[in-house]
Amino acid sequence: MKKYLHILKSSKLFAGIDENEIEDVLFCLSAAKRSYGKGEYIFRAGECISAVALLLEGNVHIQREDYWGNLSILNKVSSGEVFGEAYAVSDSSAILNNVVAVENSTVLFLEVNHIFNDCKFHAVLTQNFFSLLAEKNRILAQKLGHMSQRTTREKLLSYLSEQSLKAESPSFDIPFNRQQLADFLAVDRSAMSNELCKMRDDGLLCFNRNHFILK
Amino acid sequence: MKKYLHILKSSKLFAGIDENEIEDVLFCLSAAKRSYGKGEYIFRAGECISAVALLLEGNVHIQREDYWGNLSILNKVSSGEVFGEAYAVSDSSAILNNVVAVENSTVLFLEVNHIFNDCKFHAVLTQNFFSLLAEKNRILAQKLGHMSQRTTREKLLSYLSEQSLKAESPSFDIPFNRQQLADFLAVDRSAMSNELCKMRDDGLLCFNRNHFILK
DNA sequence: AGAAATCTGTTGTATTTACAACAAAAAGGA
DNA sequence: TCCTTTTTGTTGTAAATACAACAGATTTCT
Repeated sequence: MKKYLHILKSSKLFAGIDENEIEDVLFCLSAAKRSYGKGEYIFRAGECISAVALLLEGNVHIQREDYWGNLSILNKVSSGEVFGEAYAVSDSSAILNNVVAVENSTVLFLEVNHIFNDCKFHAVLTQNFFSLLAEKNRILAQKLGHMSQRTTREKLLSYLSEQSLKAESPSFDIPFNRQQLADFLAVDRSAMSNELCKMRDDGLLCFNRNHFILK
Repeated sequence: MKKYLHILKSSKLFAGIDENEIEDVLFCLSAAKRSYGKGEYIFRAGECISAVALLLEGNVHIQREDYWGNLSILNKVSSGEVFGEAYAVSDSSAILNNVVAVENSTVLFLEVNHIFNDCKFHAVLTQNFFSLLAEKNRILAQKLGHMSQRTTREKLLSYLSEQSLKAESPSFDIPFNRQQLADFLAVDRSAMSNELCKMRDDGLLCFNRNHFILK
C-alpha cells in the first residue's frame, strides 16, 4: 500500500489529511484493494454499491454499450480520481453505466458511509467528499454543454476549448484517441475525423494524434 | 414564510427535520426569500454564489443561450427542489448556465456553508445535502444517457422511457411543451415533432399535447 | 527488423436532421 | 364571444451525419 501513498496524498478525497494519518483513515473506511486487467469490468450497470472507488493506477472509462454494439463513453477516470461516488452514498439506486479498465488498473474501494462515523477525520473527509460530489456535478454539467451543441464542429470546439482552458494553454493533449473521442461526443468517428480536418483547413486549429493547438 | 412550510417540510433538504424546528434551521442558514417574474433571471452564467436556492413556488429552467439565439435547456426545477448546489459549496467555480423563471417564482436562498457549523441540525443537514448532490449527479448522468443517443427517435425513447419509469406507468405527463422538449434534447422542434408522429404511426406510443402513453 | 494489429484520414452514398414557411388547433385575453 | 397569440403538425429543400469500405501511417509484438 505504501507504493500508492503519493497518489492518496494528492487525491482530493484525502486533501488536508497528513501522510502518516492516511493509514488510519484507510482502516476507518475499510479500504480494500483490487487489480483489474485491461478490458475487465470494475462495475456493471444495474449493480448496487456501497463503496466508492479510488483509482490507484491505470485508466478506466465509465461507459455504456447498447444492443447494437454502439459505445458511449460518459467519462474517463485517471489515477488519483474517484468514481462511483453518486451511487455509493446511503440510499442510492443502481449504477447506470459500466466501468471498464482501459488498461491494467488498481482500484481502492472505500466504504463511503463510514465517513459519517464519528472518527477523528470525520469533518475533513465530509468536506472533501462534498467538494468531490460538487466537482463531479460541474463536470457532468459541462459535458452536457458539449453534447447540447447541435453540430459535430460545435461539439468539438466546445470540448477542445474546455481542454485548452483546463491546460491553461492553446496547446494541449487530450486523453482520447479518435474513436474514444467520437464515443465520448456521441458522433461517428470518420465523420468527426473529417470535420477535424475541415477545421484545420479553415485555420481553426492544428493537431497531430492527440495533441492539439487552437488558433 | 408559514405559507411555504409544507413545501419545506417535504423538500429533500429538510427531510427528517421536525416542522417546528424548520424556523430554527432557516435562521441558521441565513435564509432569504425573493420573488421573480416570468422570464426573470435568478442566476446568470459567470456568477459566483455562496447560497443554494430552494424553489418555493413556480418553475425555473437551467439553460444556456448562445450568440445565435439557440437555447439549450439543461434541466427543469419544480417547487420544493434545490438548484445551484454544485456551485455554492466552498471553493467552487462560476456558474455555467443561466437560471430563468419560466413562470412567476419564489426562491429561498440558503447559505450552504453554514451547514458545516456546529448547530443542532448539522448532522442531518449534511446527510440530506449529500443525498441531494448524489441525486443531482445521477440525474445529470441519466440526461447524458439520453443525449448520447445518436438519433432523435432514440433520444425521445430514452427520455420517454425514463419518464414512464418515474411515473411508474406507461401513461404520464411530461413537464415540457414541444419547443422546450426539443431544447432539452438539443434537436430541432419541427423535426422532433415529425419524428414523434412517425413513432405514433409505427405504433410505439400515442400522445396528446404533453400527455404520453408508451405501448 | 519484420509482421500483425491498431489508428487515422479519405471518399461516396444513404439516411437523418436542420431550416424555413405555413396551416390548423388550442389557449388566453379583452 | 371574437380576436390574438401560442402551440403543434406538415411539407420540401438544403445541409449534416452515419455508414461502409479502404489505404496509408503508426504502434506493438515477436
